[in-house]
Amino acid sequence: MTATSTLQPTRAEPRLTAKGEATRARIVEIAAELIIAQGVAGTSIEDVQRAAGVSASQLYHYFGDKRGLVHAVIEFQADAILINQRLRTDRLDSFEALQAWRDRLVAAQDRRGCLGGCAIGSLASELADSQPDAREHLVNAFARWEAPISEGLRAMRDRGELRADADPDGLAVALLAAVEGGALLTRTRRETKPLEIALDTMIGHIRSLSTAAG
Amino acid sequence: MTATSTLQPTRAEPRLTAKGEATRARIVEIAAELIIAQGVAGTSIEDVQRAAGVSASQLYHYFGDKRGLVHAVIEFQADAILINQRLRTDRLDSFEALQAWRDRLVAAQDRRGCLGGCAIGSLASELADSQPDAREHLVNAFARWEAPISEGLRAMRDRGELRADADPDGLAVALLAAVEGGALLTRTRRETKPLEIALDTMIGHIRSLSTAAG
DNA sequence: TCTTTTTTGGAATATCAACTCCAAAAAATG
DNA sequence: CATTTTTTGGAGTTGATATTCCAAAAAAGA
Repeated sequence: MTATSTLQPTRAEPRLTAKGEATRARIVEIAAELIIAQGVAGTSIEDVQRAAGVSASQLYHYFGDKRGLVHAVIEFQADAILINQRLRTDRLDSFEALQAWRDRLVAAQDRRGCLGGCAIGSLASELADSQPDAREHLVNAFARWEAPISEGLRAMRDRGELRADADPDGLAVALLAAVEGGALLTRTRRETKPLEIALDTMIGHIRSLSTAAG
Repeated sequence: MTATSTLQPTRAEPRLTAKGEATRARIVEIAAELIIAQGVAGTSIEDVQRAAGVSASQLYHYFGDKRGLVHAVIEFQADAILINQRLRTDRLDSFEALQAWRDRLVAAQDRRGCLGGCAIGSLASELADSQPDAREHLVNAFARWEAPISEGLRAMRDRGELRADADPDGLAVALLAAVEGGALLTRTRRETKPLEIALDTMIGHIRSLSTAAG
């Protein structure tokens, strides 16, 4: 249960059997793939039907409407980010950890051929202005992403590895912005360099706040 | 003539009279407004028709098809950015100039109620993967934006205000990423804070490369 | 086993949006 | 002034797409 504040399940769904749960999960996963490749507007319900091998009534049964499906995809991608970046298992509380995290981000873009950008960022760009409820989910997704970054930096500061005047929350926001902006430039230019530069510059900045020999 | 490399006018347009030029310009301007508010997919040709007070045949006469209109909007926004940020008139070659530039960026978001994000960034997010020719225009737009930033920083370095090992090109990319990522977070959260933090952090980093007392 | 609920199929609808086409007005050109 | 080119109007076509609806199969529950 990750719900906070005003976020609620789209509607009181009837309870699902194991089979229903599996179908629903498969639809979300496949919809997420299509949407990261083509955007929300570029992905029709029929596209999802075909790719997932389900009928229209199944989609509307499990998600109510397209917006409901998109909300499920946002949650799915928010979880996927935390998992892929190991933010649920590893702590981001050393320069080695930051470097490993940076390498994973770059490698992920490279694997995708620099396509798609950041899943949450792309959804935010497409939906934030026009879909208020999607925006809430996205704000929440960014917050859940930012928290472990901020916590790791705070741990470093509290341990005395970063100067006392270093601001973990601010640095976390700036790091997130570097990821998003870097991913966008990388997506546009189809090369990982911009993301690498954005991340290396920000991490370099954090290094410059180190208390160790510099 | 800003065209470089493989960029060409969408088609050999028949020459326009002054009246035609004016109509075309008005359509582009209004389409740009609609598209920044609703995205490309969310803006129909009919929306543009109504808002600009023109007929369908005029749109297709001046732009060929929707893609042609979008290309014109990309160019328009690329120019608008350089003009609004004064990058054609002022040089970004001092900390005061950087600070003024940062303030203008934040004020612009504030004026828009944090809606729309960065015009070029939003277009890039929507089009970069699926429209190869739009992507070329967008790469070009980013490059034209990056150049004066990079030049300003280089001037500072060459003047000895930045350390000799400061990398103007890299810092320009990182700054651009901060703008894009910060604007995206600001757009999602509907407050200017994230953009402010992203920019202040990056500019702070550049300040830390200053040769002046610090 | 009987009943209720959940899951699935697939056709039908209705709206919307990009684009085409035929002409006519207006302007430029010679 | 005659003619060619540009500009504008607006209806019509075509295709796509979100959504609904009526049932039937399958599973769960009692």
